[in-house]
Amino acid sequence: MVRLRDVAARAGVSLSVASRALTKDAAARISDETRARVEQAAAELNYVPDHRARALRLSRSGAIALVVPEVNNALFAAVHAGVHAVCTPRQISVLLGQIDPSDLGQGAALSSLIGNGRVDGVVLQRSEQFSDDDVSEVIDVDVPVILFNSSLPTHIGSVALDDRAAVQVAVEHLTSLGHRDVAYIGGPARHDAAFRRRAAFDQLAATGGLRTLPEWDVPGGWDAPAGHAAMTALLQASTRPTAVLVANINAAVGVLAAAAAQGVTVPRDLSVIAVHDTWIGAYTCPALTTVLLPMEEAGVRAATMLLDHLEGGALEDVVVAAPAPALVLRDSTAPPR
Amino acid sequence: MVRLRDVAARAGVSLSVASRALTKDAAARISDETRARVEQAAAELNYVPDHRARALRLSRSGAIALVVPEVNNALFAAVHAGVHAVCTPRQISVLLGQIDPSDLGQGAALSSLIGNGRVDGVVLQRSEQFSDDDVSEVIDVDVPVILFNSSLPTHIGSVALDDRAAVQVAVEHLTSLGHRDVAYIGGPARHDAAFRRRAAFDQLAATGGLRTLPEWDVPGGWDAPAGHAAMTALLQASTRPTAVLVANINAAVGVLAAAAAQGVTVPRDLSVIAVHDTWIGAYTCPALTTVLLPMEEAGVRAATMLLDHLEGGALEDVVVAAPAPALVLRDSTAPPR
DNA sequence: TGAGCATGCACAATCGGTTGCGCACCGATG
DNA sequence: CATCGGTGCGCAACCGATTGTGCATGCTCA
Repeated sequence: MVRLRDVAARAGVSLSVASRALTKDAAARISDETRARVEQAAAELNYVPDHRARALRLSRSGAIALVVPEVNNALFAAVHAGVHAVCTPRQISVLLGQIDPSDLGQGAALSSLIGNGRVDGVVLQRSEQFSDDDVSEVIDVDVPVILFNSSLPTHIGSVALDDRAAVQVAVEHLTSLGHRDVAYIGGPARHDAAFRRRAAFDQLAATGGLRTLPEWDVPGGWDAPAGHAAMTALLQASTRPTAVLVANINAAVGVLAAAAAQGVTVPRDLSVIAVHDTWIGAYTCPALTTVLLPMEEAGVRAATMLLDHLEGGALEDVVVAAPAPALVLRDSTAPPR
Repeated sequence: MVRLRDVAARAGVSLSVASRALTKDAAARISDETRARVEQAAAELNYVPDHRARALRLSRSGAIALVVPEVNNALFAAVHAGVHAVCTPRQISVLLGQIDPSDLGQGAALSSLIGNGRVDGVVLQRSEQFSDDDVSEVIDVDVPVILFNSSLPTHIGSVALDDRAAVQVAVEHLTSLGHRDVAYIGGPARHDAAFRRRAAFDQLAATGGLRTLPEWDVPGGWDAPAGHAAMTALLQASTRPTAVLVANINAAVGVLAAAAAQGVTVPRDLSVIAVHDTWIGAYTCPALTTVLLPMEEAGVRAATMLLDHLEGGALEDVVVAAPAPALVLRDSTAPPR
């Protein structure tokens, strides 16, 4: 490994001059000629500063952690893409973290993963399985944490999606098709994005004159098995809705499977629309009508805020409203019979 | 932040004794009483060693990189799970990397991401878009690289799946159902796992007396759009096969969609079986019959080999044969009409 | 009683960069 | 001619941990 010392020797200068020249320290008084000589020496030797040494000296590791409940999720990919896009040009690495619920309780769940200066900050997507207290425990580290699509009392620094707008797009699509009997299959009870969507639906249903029966109120979830179970339960209702709004596309995949299993033809017998859009939406049968949320942009916002904060910027709670949630019209919705 | 110095002071010993006591250096001559005192002090102060300093001193960063072509893939999740399972108990962090083809050529694609001692090693899943030369360029770093499910001439250190066995399971399932006219939709031409599967199919088809028409030989790929395109092309054939073996489940999702779009009913008109199994297989319509490969175990093997190698172990090229590829019987295969 | 040895601990170098400060040299000014 | 300010650069102290080596002390044995 070629060290700064080698560069300095080749350029015929001291370590300090070499360092200042290479870090482009404008305040340093170094002649242009010397600067050039150092840079050339560095180039010739193909010098790359040692991250470890720099990290130690600067108390900066040059990496952030992206912690998500499950990697196995197309939505995660979009968030990661956004974070990645911000970090790469800034020469920041992204550490991937996953917190298993089983890790909780023994204190320092995140801490063992990212503690001790391994990363400079964290973007944390809250798992549905974690309570407020769990999250509080997890984020008890000495680096800034941005909560992604999840909030926490007293915590500042979060990026959320415009859940209400997303639900509104879906509801308006259904009502414009003529639906009045709309069931809602939400996310996990504890998750606050799920809560926001639920609240938005309830309110929009009320003001929009939708009919929502108590028996349509079935427990939901974010994944396909949860959607399957919810739909199976929903189809037991004595009166069936003409449309179902599913809070998550992965759950909607399960919803479609359950409908097919029960002999319900979508969209003839039932319209299905889901929040979030991933590649799978185009390949279900029928292809899913969805609401596309700006996940990648949200990832960009989260990473940007975090990195800027490390440079002295302020933390805030933002809602990513642009681009606005957009209807992706496919084949799972139609006017009621 | 509490430093080793603080622990030493509290325990009333020097830095060196504190260090040796906490690292449980058996060779060091330290009285049991002193050891206990140091450990208690560390516990009271809630001391955690600084990763940066330790990394500098030991020339070890305590992290490895997991580089994959695309995070947006359920298969990746399984690999990650395996790697994660190995690394977590060893207190190793996993850095997530993604190499865009656009990064190539400017030298140091990986190097900027993981170079300079940021990680101690790399598990690299080769992208289909990279040539041998591209990969060679990418892995030109000064840390060990384990190639995952991809090989490279002259490179030692890889973990591959038993592609032949997987294809064999699929072929035997189809033949046992009575199929003779079987088309194969493979992966990208350059990818060597794709090559192995293709070769296995060709050989098994020949020995098994399968009929394979040249017009069934359509370009494939790993993802749903590729599968969709391949199936659409295949259905143009003057003679149609009675079954299709798809080299990847994601592609098979596209295959099913294309079949449905063309009015082909699976499995009545056509059986479809895919290599790899993910959650989506249970939710397509019809649910996909697949061959489950030990992806997580492969991730475990890769990470284990890498970490052991850092301790002096040897690198080798292994094929993960156990658990053996297993048929996951669902609804997309049936006897030919 | 003194040599010899094991024990228990501390000193100081080291990893590779960054940075506050001081030193030497220059031309300019009074 | 002495002083002053600016310029260009190097010395050395860090960051926090690990580790080779050396120095006491206390014991045993001749």
